[in-house]
Amino acid sequence: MPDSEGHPSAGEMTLSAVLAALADPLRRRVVRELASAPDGTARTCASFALPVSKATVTHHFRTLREAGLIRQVDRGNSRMAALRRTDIETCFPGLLALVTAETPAP
Amino acid sequence: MPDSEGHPSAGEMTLSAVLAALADPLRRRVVRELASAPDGTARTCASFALPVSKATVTHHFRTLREAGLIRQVDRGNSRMAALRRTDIETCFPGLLALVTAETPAP
DNA sequence: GTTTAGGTACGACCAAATTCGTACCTGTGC
DNA sequence: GCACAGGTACGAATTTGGTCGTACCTAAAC
Repeated sequence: MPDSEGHPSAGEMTLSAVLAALADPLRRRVVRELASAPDGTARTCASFALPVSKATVTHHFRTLREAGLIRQVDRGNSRMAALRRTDIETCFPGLLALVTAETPAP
Repeated sequence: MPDSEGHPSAGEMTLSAVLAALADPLRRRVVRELASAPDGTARTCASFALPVSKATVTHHFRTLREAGLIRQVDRGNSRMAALRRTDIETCFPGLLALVTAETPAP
């Protein structure tokens, strides 16, 4: 069962949820940017400047969080999102490399 | 541009289409069974005994074909489906291993 | 206290995906 | 010829997913 903030444990991640989350280009872009940054990097949702409304940004980050790809922690008035790199690599080795290798263009 | 039967070339495969195709458990089951079989194995759609109607089976195989994951060739009165193993490994190395490693249970 | 910025919650909308039934086509086998 | 099995095409119903506007909350800054 996910914790009070909606984070599944590493063992609760499912390939279905992870692949569905990564099927969206915007969410893949978030994961790619986090994966390309130094490990442990935490950024606010707004810092990604996604070309959608605030409500839609929240939706995408919830999808990523509930799939187990990111961890969101309260930090004052904002919430920092960090990639769950080791959890992902443990459950689905090689997956992050596929996302990182994608040409971000379109 | 895909060929007359809807197969994209290796260079035309997109991560979006491939991940969306693999997000469905039934389609992942097809890919997993093909990936676990000897290379070059070709099977009919019906041989997978998916728990859905014939029309739905056709839909799922079209999704897999248009994503570039399988190749379907006419063989008399049926169509044999084969995994495009080398194309997939070239474009998205490690992806098949993730699907194969999944526990098929749920 | 007031304002402001970052996020969330809710309801709504529209497009796409999933499913099915039915009709149809094409070879194989009798 | 005829029946049959494997697939496809089409249309329809339902669900899901991405998007938005608005209202609201919290903490920092003033």
